[in-house]
Amino acid sequence: MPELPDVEIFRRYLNATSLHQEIERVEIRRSRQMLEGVSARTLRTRLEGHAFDAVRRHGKYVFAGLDGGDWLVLHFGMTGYPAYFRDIGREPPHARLLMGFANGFHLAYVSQRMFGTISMTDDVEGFVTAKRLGPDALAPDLDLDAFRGRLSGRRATAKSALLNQRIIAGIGNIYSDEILFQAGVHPSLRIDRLDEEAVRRLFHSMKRVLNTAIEKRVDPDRFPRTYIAPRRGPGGRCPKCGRELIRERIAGRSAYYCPHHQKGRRGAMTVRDCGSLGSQPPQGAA
DNA sequence: ACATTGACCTGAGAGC
DNA sequence: TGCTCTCAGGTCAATG
Repeated sequence: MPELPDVEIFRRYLNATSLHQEIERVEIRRSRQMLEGVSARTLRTRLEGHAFDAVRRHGKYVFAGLDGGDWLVLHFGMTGYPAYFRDIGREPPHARLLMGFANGFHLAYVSQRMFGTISMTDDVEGFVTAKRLGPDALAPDLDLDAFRGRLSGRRATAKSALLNQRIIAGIGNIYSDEILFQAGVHPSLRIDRLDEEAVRRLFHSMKRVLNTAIEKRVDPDRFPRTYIAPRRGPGGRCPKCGRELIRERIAGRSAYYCPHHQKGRRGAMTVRDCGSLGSQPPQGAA
């Protein structure tokens, strides 16, 4: 669940709540599963007595910078989120890392299904390189040319290329479906069979969908009416033509798509019957 | 080198 | 009611 837009909201949340407060106490649970490349003991000593002073994000990872130069690295798996609260009795269930600040507040890293990981690094770029992550999907220097370059030579389906964090970092199952729908690209079309125009639509849909989701605070109820994300699930219908969405296992995941607006499987496609696809104006004031 | 599949983990819900 | 099965989904090791 936490994909780039969710993690960006987490980053802003941490930035607004957890900076410049001394960390007095640290509690780590289920460290065997949760910690990656750092011992519970080391993690505790590097956090205690220090304070966060910056929060960065790359793809689905958050990096919380400490005044000593270390970075706490959080990956949220599919059920993770940060929680900042005062009353210790309000601690959410499944908190795996609990920090107590000098101001009496607490910050928990919550992960019910424990697919997430907690680690430390002294070099964010080095961490990203070691994980072999591609550029962040919203990085300004990931322009159309760079995007095309990342995809070139790939034979994977469009769906699995978008999901591949080594090609581009940040896109997960929900937003890959949304990007493909807005671009009018069938999820199981091969990347190397897309024409120039389809690649261009994919690129612009990627940027627009992710930025829109952040702007709408990842609340599907506030997404534009033309989005399929809120319609995933049994009986979901295409917001543009009313046809029932198809659910199909592609790239090992459940893909939802509209059989009318996302045709394909045979070479490159055009969508001249969907003039407004992938080009709706920015919605909402504010 | 690249692409695909299954395991990891927990809880909810379906079916019997 | 209680059991088993399936599903959710990000990532990585194993396999093709």
